[in-house]
Amino acid sequence: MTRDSLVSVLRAQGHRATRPRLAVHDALSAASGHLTAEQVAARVDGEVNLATVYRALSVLQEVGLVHSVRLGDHGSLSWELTHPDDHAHLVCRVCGDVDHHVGNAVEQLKDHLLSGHGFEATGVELVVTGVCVSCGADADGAPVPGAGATK
Amino acid sequence: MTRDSLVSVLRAQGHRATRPRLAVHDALSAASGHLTAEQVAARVDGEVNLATVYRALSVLQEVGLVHSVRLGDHGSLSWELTHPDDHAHLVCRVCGDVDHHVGNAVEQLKDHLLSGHGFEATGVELVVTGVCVSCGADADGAPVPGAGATK
DNA sequence: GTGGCTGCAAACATTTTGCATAACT
DNA sequence: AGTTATGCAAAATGTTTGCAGCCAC
Repeated sequence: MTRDSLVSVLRAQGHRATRPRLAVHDALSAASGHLTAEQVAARVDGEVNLATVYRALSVLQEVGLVHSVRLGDHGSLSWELTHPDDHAHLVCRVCGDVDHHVGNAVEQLKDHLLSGHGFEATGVELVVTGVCVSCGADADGAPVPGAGATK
Repeated sequence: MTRDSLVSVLRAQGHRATRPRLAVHDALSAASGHLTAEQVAARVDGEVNLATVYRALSVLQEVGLVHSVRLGDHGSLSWELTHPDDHAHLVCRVCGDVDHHVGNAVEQLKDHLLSGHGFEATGVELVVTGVCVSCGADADGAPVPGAGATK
């Protein structure tokens, strides 16, 4: 998304294109992954207040540019740019890495729920905890030394 | 689960079968659905301190009798008795009801991730937000009057 | 009897909010 | 210029923890 279209999207929905909002969007864009509000604040170091980060994320979510998801057990929300495709989050409990699994599994599920059960799914939040390929290869069951991601 | 086996499970793993723990388990059992820690505390009115409810839920989770899930946007965890089957949570954003969808969708997903991507899924948290059958029938898109579940 | 458990209150972490000032349009 | 958004600090929320006394074992 270009800077211009970002500005347009905000204005089109009655919001102003302010420095904090653009900076927050930039941070998420650069991260190409998930960030908590605090991590976002850290990446725009000193330039945006944490409370403003929350408000900016809220506005960006309102206009559909970002969305939040709860990953793992730490009490904070993670945020990411909204993707065109639904996707699952694969959280490795060994190394802590979060992978995006883009596939048709979510689509299939939505279809199944609608046709089979009349439930019209709009938002699907799918968080899978497990062991990723590299960690599963290293040690089967035993955590990798020095990669404490579990709490 | 009988009272006796509940006591056994706790003792078998080195925990005591105390009044608060049994009461918390009872509350979840009677609710046959999800309760937040605060709701659990309310249902054992005056008998168990909220902090103890948290500790009891923690112990019950440790021994595998209950587990937690984040439903919707309210910031608190919901707890339920552990089911033998994986299941999706269908949250209706009109009436706020939470339905359990037990199916093989989750199993299929786990298989797919393991065989196709080498990701060994252990925990799957699937929360689907949408419009349930009854609400979808009443009004297509327009919320049912007086049933404010969205925020 | 002893060690784990409870209740209370206080700490903690995350997110939200009130208000004066600054910045976008 | 007019209003919306920001920064700061303080409040609100949900959860965890320290400690003295209690209860299950």
